[in-house]
Amino acid sequence: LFTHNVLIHAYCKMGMLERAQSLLREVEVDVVSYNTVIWGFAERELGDLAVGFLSDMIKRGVGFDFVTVNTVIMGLCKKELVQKAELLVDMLCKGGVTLDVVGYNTLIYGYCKIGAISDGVAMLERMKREGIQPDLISYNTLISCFCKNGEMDMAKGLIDELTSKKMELDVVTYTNFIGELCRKRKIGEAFSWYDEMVRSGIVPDVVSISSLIYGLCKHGKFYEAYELFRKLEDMGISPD
RNA sequence: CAUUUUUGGA
Repeated sequence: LFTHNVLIHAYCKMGMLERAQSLLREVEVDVVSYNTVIWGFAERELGDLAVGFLSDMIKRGVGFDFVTVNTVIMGLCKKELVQKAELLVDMLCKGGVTLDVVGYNTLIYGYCKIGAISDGVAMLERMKREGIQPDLISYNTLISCFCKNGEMDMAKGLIDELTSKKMELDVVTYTNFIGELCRKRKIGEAFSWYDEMVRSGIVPDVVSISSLIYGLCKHGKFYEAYELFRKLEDMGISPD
């Protein structure tokens, strides 16, 4: 079983979904086998075709779990079908199935992806109501969306909310701001966010530094960009 | 470092 799942996973990673599916039919499987194939569909932007696996699983006596539901939701969200995902969730809800924090985060991502931030924020409120505590990813997802929209004040508002909840920001939180400021060629501000990040003890990674390099290049500061690139190695980060 | 889900750059 374990071996077959490894194989299914490999097929899915290579996009050989029909192979993965035939294995699924032919061998003994469990919930992980199905989750893996559903994930494979989601990765290839075929998430809408994966919804049916839920009923297949039930027919076959394989119970689905949070990961299954979350992965199906992700597949739909990637295709900008978050509304469809919500309908599915509502249906499951009537059957007594609830979402976990990842599921809610995925829906938030789905709304952000179609540019419906207010629905994303509403989802954040809804999860609180349902007793699921939002985590840093919930907030980072919304912050990313606000930043890309140029609504930095809204994004900062969420930072305040995080702070008031005594939740720690991470490198992703900061990189959302750094990245957006770099896109807008506001290099100075980008570096001040970077400095604040380092001051609070967060170690920069390849994405945060690459954002800054991008920003410097966009600003025509090629020499400084190159200098920063050299510093990557000193910081023990390998360029990707 | 042997299997599955959510957030940041290009």
